Amino acid sequence: MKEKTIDYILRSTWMSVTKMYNEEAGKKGSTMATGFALISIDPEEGTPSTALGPKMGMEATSLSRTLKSMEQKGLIERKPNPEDGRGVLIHLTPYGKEMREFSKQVVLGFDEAVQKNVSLEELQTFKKVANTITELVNSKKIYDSDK
Amino acid sequence: MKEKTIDYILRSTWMSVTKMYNEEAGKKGSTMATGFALISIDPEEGTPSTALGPKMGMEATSLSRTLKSMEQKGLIERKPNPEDGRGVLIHLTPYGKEMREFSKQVVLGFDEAVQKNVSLEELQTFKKVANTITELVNSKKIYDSDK
DNA sequence: TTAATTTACTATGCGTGCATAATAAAATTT
DNA sequence: AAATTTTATTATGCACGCATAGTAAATTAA
Repeated sequence: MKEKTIDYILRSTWMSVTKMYNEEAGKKGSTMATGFALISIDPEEGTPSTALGPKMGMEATSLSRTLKSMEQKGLIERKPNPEDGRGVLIHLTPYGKEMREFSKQVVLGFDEAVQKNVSLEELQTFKKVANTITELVNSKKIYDSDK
Repeated sequence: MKEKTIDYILRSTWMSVTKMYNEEAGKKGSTMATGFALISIDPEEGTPSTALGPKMGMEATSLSRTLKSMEQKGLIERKPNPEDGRGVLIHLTPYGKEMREFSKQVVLGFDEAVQKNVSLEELQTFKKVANTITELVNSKKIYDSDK
């Protein structure tokens, strides 16, 4: 049988993880992206939303929408940032803190399961290759139909 | 600095590739998923859509929507399957065949670029780890908040 | 200080993933 | 053969990625 392409492997692997994360989050009425955001928010003090995007690899526009739904679900509160009239400070509600712990367990549980089944060397190689791919793509040293 | 989690690496890598694929496809008014579908369709004879989903790792419901938009763009035609009254046979139009070649080049170009920058051993390890992750997740031998 | 630019959002639209539900045509049971 | 179950496909809704566009506040340039 034909070798699967690299993109196919990457895509199907990530889709599997996505599905699992959404199923876990779904048990508590949450979602994967909400879980990622919860983990990135400091549970003790207000987090400027400008800090969140880069930390979790989400663009401001996607983050804004996620935060809106999180606020509607009572997970966070958005308060004005006294140091920057444009900005917002994100505060976790008690419910948000509770869900944050749950989300952390799901992510850590996944990481641990992988580490139990893959050697350290293999994992390092995996991360290195993933990094190389990201850099290749971002640096445009990759197929470009404009040549 | 803290180690990035495995899910973060997987996600950001796939998102980079996704963005690049969509940019390339966008230059010709197409999309990533459309490109994947085009590549999976036999350019010579009608392809039953039941064969497409598994081949490209897309669920029937997502595929149906993609095929609908592809038909509207004139890339394919959906004809009844004479051997199965429920099914559909997908035929590429001349324009679809042309776009299929373009899509193949993008995917192959990506694969080649990665192979030029990563050793065979590293790539094999990468695929192995990706596979392990997929199997772990699919077999539920992974964190499950229901224990 | 005023004008121009940059930055931090927010809203909205599209593509594509999943889930659910509906329909019609097999295939299987009885 | 008739009834039941399964399968193929579509429609629809939600989540969330990106892109684009708009607004208000901050920063920088003149």
